[in-house]
Amino acid sequence: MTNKEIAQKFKFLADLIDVHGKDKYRGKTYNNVYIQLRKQTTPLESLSEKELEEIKGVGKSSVSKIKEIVGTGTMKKLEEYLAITPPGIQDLISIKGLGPKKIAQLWKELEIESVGELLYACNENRLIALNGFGDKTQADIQGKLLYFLQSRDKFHYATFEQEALGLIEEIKKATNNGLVVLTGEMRRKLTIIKQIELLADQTMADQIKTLINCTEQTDTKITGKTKNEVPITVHLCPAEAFGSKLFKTTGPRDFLEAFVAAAAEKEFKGLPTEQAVFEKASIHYIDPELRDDDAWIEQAKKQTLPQLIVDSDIKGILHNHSTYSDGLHTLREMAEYTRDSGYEYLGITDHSKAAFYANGLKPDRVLQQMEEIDQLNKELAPFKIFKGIESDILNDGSLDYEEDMLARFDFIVASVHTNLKMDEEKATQRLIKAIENPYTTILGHPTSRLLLARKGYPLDHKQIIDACAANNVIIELNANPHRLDIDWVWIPYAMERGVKIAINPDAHSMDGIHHVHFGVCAARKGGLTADMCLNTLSLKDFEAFLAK
DNA sequence: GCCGTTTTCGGCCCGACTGTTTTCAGTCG
Repeated sequence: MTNKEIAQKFKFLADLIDVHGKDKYRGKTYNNVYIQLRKQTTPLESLSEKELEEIKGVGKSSVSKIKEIVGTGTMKKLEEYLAITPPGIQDLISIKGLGPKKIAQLWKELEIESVGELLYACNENRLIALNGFGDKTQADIQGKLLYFLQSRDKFHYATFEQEALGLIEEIKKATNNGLVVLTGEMRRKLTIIKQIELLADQTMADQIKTLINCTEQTDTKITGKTKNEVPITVHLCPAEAFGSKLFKTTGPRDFLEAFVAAAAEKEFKGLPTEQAVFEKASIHYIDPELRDDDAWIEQAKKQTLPQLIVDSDIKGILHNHSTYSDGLHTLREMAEYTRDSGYEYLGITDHSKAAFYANGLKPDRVLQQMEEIDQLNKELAPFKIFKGIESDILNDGSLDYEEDMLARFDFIVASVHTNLKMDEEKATQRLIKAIENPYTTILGHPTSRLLLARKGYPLDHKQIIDACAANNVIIELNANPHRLDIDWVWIPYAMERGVKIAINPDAHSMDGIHHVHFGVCAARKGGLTADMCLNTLSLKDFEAFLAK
């Protein structure tokens, strides 16, 4: 083991001790040992105990730890600390610019225990409220976290969408509008992806290579990274076989196998369009988003596939935050921006009073906000702001606020934010109680998962959906690309039970409303139709729905 | 935990930099 590697163990131990806020001078000592060991030029492995102890700052205890590391590869003290530190906190320690003091503060004050949670907290402007943090620090940390996640090989779909579409434009420009499209996981709009995949006419290979950093090239593909270091594969094929190749590279493998098994003919090589592939198989065209579930193949054969929802079906934006709680923009800014983005209405749902960490609204602030909404509605008509609240589901399943307050809202999104470590039975009962509350309009992000960061609540989804059906409660598909919760796999069951889905951005800023697009992507994977989505209703119909 | 002695505990490397503050705290190397 090299001196540097041995030294690193002491550094890690020092950081862990500091993060736990234990004996700060012990942490200092180990940090000093780290500094001194790095300076040593002779291999530590070859030094005797006596020689080691002669190093300034290295005492008896550290000598025995060095010997322990050389012998076993680690040391007991370090393992002890690792055992009491969540893996996510250990990840944070490895991120440059984030030191033990800040990590300790985030852990203690915001209960952040992973990179994903911290990233989400940045998105919701939670950090700037902490002592010693400001918006520059928050933005800096956010950038570093994204980099960390990128280096980890898995990404949210949203991370690369712009990059992929931009690159396609560049390639088209460089090739006089040549043949190039999205394929693979991104074309299927998977919520988590590993890379950008494109399919292009093979005669364009040379031009494409000038636009990306190519690490490997064969006759059928170019792999490498985009200029922004995003992993990419560009599949290549002759233009006349584009359809067959697109079908194949879109995948996934399971679907392709099931497709061949169900097809009238089994050979699909050399076809120019995907439509030709489906025609030859005598199977109705299946949208790429649906191909992660081969159950749709049967429906395609019977020609009973759903007409999938599209972005332009969305008429209003529900579940949004303003500066009243933890949003970045004022009520007016949110409303005008939503109106100018082409929507008919905005549902404002700031946090309820129990969400103290998010500046949840005390009753007097609720009333103040309602007054402002009335004013704005006069001014902005026919655009309309609806008075909502994201009411915390408390530990026992009841909603935040007294009944007379709950009765004043136009609609209520009920969400769990705290105490996520329950078993499935308890968690399900807690949510069902909230669903049965007559004031609940929408069940917000049911599992509270954070993709790539937090698993979320274990739920009996069928029971939850059944309860929503029985109580006329809408289920949210939280469109934040980190959540996409309820998971799209449950949409077919919800539709079967007649439970509508609300595609909500959970926006904490004006820009945030555009997240609704990622919700639509996920909803399409579940086969959602426009008529089973709540916020495809026109303003008039939405008002009628609330009145009912 | 280590050092350095006013030999038995008290005090702990440091300059640059950044971002918060308004004279300082955290991080890096």
